[in-house]
Amino acid sequence: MGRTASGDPASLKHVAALAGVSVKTVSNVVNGYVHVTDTTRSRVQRAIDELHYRPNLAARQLRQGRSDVIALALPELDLPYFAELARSVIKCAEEKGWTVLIDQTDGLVEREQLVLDGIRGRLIDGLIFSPIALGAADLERRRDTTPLVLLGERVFDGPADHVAIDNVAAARAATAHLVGLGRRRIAAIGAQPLPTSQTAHLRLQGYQEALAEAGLPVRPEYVVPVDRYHRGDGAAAMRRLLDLPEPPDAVFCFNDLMALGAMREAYERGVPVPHDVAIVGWDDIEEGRYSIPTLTTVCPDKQRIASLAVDFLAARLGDGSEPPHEVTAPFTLAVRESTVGRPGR
Amino acid sequence: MGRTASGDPASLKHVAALAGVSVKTVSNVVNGYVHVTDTTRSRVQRAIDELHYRPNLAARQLRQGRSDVIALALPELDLPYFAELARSVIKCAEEKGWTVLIDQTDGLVEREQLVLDGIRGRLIDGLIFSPIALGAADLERRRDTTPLVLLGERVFDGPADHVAIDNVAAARAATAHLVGLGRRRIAAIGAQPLPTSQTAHLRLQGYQEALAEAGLPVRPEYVVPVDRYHRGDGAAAMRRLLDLPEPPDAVFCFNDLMALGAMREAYERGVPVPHDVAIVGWDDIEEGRYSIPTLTTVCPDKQRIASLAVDFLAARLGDGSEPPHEVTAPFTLAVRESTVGRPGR
DNA sequence: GGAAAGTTGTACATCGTTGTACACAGGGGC
DNA sequence: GCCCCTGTGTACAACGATGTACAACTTTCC
Repeated sequence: MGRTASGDPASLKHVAALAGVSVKTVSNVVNGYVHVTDTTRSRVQRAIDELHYRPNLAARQLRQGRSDVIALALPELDLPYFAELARSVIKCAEEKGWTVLIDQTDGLVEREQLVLDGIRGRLIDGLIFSPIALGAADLERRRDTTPLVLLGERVFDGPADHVAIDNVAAARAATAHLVGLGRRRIAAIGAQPLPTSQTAHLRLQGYQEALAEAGLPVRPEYVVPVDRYHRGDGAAAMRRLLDLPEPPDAVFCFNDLMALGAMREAYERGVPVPHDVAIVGWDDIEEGRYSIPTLTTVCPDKQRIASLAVDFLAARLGDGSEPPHEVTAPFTLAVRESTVGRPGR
Repeated sequence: MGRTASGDPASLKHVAALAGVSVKTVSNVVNGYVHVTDTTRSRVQRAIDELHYRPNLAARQLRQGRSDVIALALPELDLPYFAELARSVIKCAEEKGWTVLIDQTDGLVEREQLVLDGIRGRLIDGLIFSPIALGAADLERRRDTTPLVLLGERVFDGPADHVAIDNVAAARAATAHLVGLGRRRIAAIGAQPLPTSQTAHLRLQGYQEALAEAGLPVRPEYVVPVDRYHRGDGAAAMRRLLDLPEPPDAVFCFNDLMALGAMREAYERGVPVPHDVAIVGWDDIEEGRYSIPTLTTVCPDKQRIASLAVDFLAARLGDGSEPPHEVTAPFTLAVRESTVGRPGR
């Protein structure tokens, strides 16, 4: 930062004094206002360069009511899905001239509530929020009026714009894929007892629907609940499944990390994947393309989700009066080695 | 956000009017100033609650010259090492009451230069920066005076605080581990031709030193350069190594992602790890603890790095006059299956 | 020649908050 | 009764940028 003789960073005032013009004229130059003679403009520009002037964004924000900063609230940055999503959001936001501030909630109710209550004051212009613990009711109670876009779960009739994928359909597709391979004892890892956990609930529903369609029973011991969606949880769940008197011949994991944990557990038990047990994940994180074996997975279109979210926010900043949008981003199923083995072998 | 009848968010002025006191008194209540009678305080508090007043952080920042926001500039958020590091930094910053804003540079010179030049104006109080492309010379040229802490590489005599690990020693330890296992044809993946790439340079140096200590030759065809440090780069490099007339019996990869890519490539070639080729990585990302086989790796103490960086920044905010610190965070070597196989099997 | 229109720059108020200076009350000590 | 203290609250200026109003000057056109 440039500094004046006194040692403080330069402000418009200092530049104006040095250039011998008014503060407003410097402001006009900085903002590219057209009615400034070239001689004045270059004189001001020289002063700006000399002092290394940078506008004070806080002052500008105070005056204009905008900060061009948005917040992205996520459970955990080191869950690859969210890291990849964050990357896309930052990229999209940048194209709009926005900076992204990250809020890590750890999926805790109280922290998510803080985010929703506008913990950031008017520091941010908008919020993209991927809730884990909060449900529709909490959102209804929200009083903060910062524009909000929700990601991930499907909160029906929510009070905010919403980008999600069709969890039920995708879960059904994943399970149907296993059925199509001839698997009959299909387990699911990732159920969550909390009623607020929409995601788990919907994926479970899709799983059950696919089983029903295939005329297969839903065996309660094949539905394994977990606390979180980490590798360790997947491994622990897999352990329980393999300990059953009649272990499953396929497992549908509600995210890739758990699937990778489950694969590792199978490996340690000497249970070959996919021969004895096929495994499907969800998220299409890059890790699953290099794992051994590579991971069959539900692929949400992360870039599309990010760009939709950012675009919604942009629209909301322009005009807050529209009714909330509810959009479903596309998904595909990437079939890889963990269900079909290595082709040509 | 609370709103007044006019529809705007409430400010101190609105609260003051409603409570029948001066603006400053409301400010005093908000900031917990002690000399306020209980009756006044509760009257103000009622007004605050009624209007759902939230302080305007931009105004506060303008007045106080602090924003309690710091920036963390990283190459890519979806490189797990950086995601895990970011998580730790956010956690440490939070304990100090700071919010973290993420800047993604993609390792591009121009973007790193922008970060260094203070692209954020005075929006941030400090910057934690992990440069890839910039070297010591660029840092010397810096004119922005926002407190800065550097991460990752070792820029000798830099003008800023610096947290690094001893790259040479760690690389030597990793290579020596392979030597100790009886490997004699040890390759390295991750060299980078650019002179600015300190990290690659130092790790290569450690590798060479360890080979020299063991009386082994440094074979140029065993040192594979890469563009980036992603899985795909590791896989491509491994392909080249396995195509050699005399392929290596061990590979030291300069990060875990490349090691995982290399393992995948070995698997596709039918080359068993670690029997025919042992693999070592660097970063200790969680993925390597669940991969098949699990990955032997250099473990930088990420939490310590994060807390050191944040503490340095805190000290720098308090007093900018101290000379720059240069600290080396500890590392360990986690020996796992990719070099020693599965114990008890 | 003079009025109208356009150009270029200035002065001032303002955004919401907080630091400084001070006013005013009540209480205690002489 | 006087002074001084402490406690409580107020008025005002300031942080740095920008929108508004307008002054000074030029150009254009009848």
